[in-house]
Amino acid sequence: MKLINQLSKETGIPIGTIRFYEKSGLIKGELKPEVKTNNYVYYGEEAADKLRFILMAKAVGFTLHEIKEVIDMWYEKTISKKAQLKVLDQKLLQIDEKISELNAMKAQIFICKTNIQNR
Amino acid sequence: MKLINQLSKETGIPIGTIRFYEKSGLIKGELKPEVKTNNYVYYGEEAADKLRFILMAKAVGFTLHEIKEVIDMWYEKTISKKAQLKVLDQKLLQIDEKISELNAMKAQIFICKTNIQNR
DNA sequence: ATAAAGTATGAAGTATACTATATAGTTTAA
DNA sequence: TTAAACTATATAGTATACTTCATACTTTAT
Repeated sequence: MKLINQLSKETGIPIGTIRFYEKSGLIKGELKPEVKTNNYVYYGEEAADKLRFILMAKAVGFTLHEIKEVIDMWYEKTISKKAQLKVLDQKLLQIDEKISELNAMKAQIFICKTNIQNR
Repeated sequence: MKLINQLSKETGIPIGTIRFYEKSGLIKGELKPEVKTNNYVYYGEEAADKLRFILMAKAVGFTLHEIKEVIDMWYEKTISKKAQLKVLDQKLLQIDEKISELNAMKAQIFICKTNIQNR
């Protein structure tokens, strides 16, 4: 269990952003009931994993809302198996679409490069 | 050559957004000098191609600024071949990074699915 | 013991990317 | 010919995702 500063250093995500993600319901830390002099929040590996996932997903254009949909499936036990798998399968489709679009972009850029070289 | 309404219908991008992209320097229409009763702007296939490229690039998380960098190489003749190819090669690297991240996300989601199924 | 560094909270500010509104002129179809 | 539809311009407003600031308390290092 680590404090926000360590979590920030570990993931490369600024403290302010981590707090913003926590307020947005993407990650969750916990108070240690035995600590009574302060209200410092502690984060486990789960939070670190989620932050790393957020970084990846954001880099490929998913919104925080879309990311939350997946993350909620991650550890959520109250939703039916079927519903959980459905959400995840939808995301897999979206990911494949994005991969297709990236490949289409590559093709376009190759064409553009060829045009430039033949000038 | 088409007016903004037709361009919008062809690409699925709202007129307001097209105007915003033009103001941002991503696309460019032209006035017809022979038309003197109005100042309607006409767009060619180049603008339509660029808009389709913008759609793809945005879907995979590129910012308008990053997209503009590529688009400027597209038809720009004032920049040296070498500089143009350098920018495009950088984008190709970024695209490959994004594909890697998408594959990593797929792997994570598969693990998550397996966990759910084994509950 | 005290200054520096870390933590929590709330509120305001910023950047990006639109989206809507108001105004005014132009074109087109009934 | 006139009302509906289209176009241009400028300005303001909105949503998302942070980022900064102010305040106050706690911990840590010297």
